[in-house]
This record gives sequence, structure tokens and C-alpha cells, in this order.
Amino acid sequence: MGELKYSRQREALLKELRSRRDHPSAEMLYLTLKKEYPHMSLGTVYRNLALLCELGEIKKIPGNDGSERYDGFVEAHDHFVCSKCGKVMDLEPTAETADRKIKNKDIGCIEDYSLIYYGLCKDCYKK
Amino acid sequence: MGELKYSRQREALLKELRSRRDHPSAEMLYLTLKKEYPHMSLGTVYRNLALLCELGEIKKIPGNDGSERYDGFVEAHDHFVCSKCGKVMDLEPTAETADRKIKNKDIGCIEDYSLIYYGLCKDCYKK
DNA sequence: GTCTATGCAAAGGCTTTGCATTTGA
DNA sequence: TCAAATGCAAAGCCTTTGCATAGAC
Repeated sequence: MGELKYSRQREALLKELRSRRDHPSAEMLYLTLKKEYPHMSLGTVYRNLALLCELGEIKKIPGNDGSERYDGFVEAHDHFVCSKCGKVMDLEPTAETADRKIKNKDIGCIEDYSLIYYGLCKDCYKK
Repeated sequence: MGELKYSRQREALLKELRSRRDHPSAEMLYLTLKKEYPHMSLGTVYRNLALLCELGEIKKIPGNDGSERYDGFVEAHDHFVCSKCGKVMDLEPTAETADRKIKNKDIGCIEDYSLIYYGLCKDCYKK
């Protein structure tokens, strides 16, 4: 693989993702960034999201509506996804889960984990 | 919504899913069922998978390769997904995770959860 | 100058949907 | 008989890719 060159778009994307905790989709990010960079393309957003994931700068979360969500915070934490409105919220990590080690035993080597709770968020629960 | 009518295809689909623990995708199921029911269509597989999920008979697991995987066993348990070959394996549920209750507090109402570990399976780890 | 990143649009892959027909009760 | 389920194909949606151009070093 080649060298990594600076790109204004990539910097803006990472900055945007680090500034919000609402776990946006690629398109949500695209729409936001388009305001500042009118020529920004969706392809560039996807390419940089994939790159940033590989670099470990961000994380991908499977959304409930067919699109992937992105999280600019990589410290261990869990998520809650509202089945009705699709909102994604952060939860404190559970110690037991984070500590589980099965390296080289039954499974192989665990590198990461994703714990997602599903249900109705406060707002949707009321209705 | 209307009544639920018996369908040979749906029964075969559920039976197939209950008979294996490899968490197949819709297409994998389709290919298997096509042997017994040559006219089986992918659309029918998808429609019945969605229906069985709603009924709580099966569960959907976000795959690592862009396609969803299906699990015919709904008792609480966790999963391990190999980042290399895409294989999905079962893991014992972690008590702490399963017990977490946040109903009506910070979040809303938790109805379900999905805990997925990522890494390299035994086979892929060796290489 | 050279290689990476971008913009744009087309292509891909998985899933959903429309509609005429078949099937279960 | 009549709504539900199916088969088939077309349409949808999100994401990836090809290619010419712009930008970083």
C-alpha cells in the first residue's frame, strides 16, 4: 500500500465525527460536510470512512435501518439503538464483556467486540 | 395485519435454520432450499426471514461482509465473527450483559441485545 | 514530477416490492 | 371463496469502483 497524504476532506470528516456523538451515517456526514465543501462527494466520504476505520481512528456500527453508522470515539463503550427512531446512544462499557479473553482457546483471537442493546428510547417509549 | 397461513416454504426455512448452527445468509438458505424446492424464490426467503424475525422465532445478526446472517436459536448467547473468513460462531452468554437493566432510566426500555466479538478464528489465526 | 485523493457517475450487491398466479383454510 | 403466500423480475438503497483531474510532497 502507498503513503498517506494529507487531505482537507479527510481532516474535516474526522473533525466532524469527533465533534458529535450521534453516530451519523455516511450520508448524514456528507450532507453536513457539503455545506463547508460544496464539491465534497459521497464517494470520498465512504473512502475516507473506510480508511479511518482501518487506521483505528473511528468505528463502524451496524445500524438498524440498513445503513452503517460511524463513531468517532474508539474508547471501549457499548451502544443502545432505538428500534423505532434509529437513534444510537452511548452506554458505559460492561467490565465483564471487555475482559473476556478467549485468545487461542476455543475460538481464536479476539480483537474487538461490539455490544448493542435494542429497545425503545425515552422519547419513543412514552408514545 | 392479516392472518398467518401455513406455507410449506416457511416451514422448510425454519426447519433448515433450526438444524444448523452456521448462521447462514439469506442466499445460503436459498441455495440449500432450492434443492428440495426448485421453484423457491429469493424473495420468498427474505419475506419469511423477516416474518420469522418479527415472530421472534429467529434472529438477525449483522454480518461482516455486507449481508445479514440468520440464527435459528433465540436463547441468549453471544457471537464471534471471524474478520477474515466471515464465519460466525456461538459463545456462552455473559451474565452481566444479559442482566443489565436500564428500563425507564437513562435510556428507555431495553428489549434485546447483541454482543459480537471480532477477531480471527482458530483456522485463520494459524495462517 | 509522481503518486495519492477527489469528483462524478456508473456499476455492484443485497434486499424489497409489484403483480399475476397459486395455495391454504 | 378469498385472503395470504409465492415466483419472477424490476426497482431500491447503500456502498464501491473506474477514470480523468486536482492536490500533496
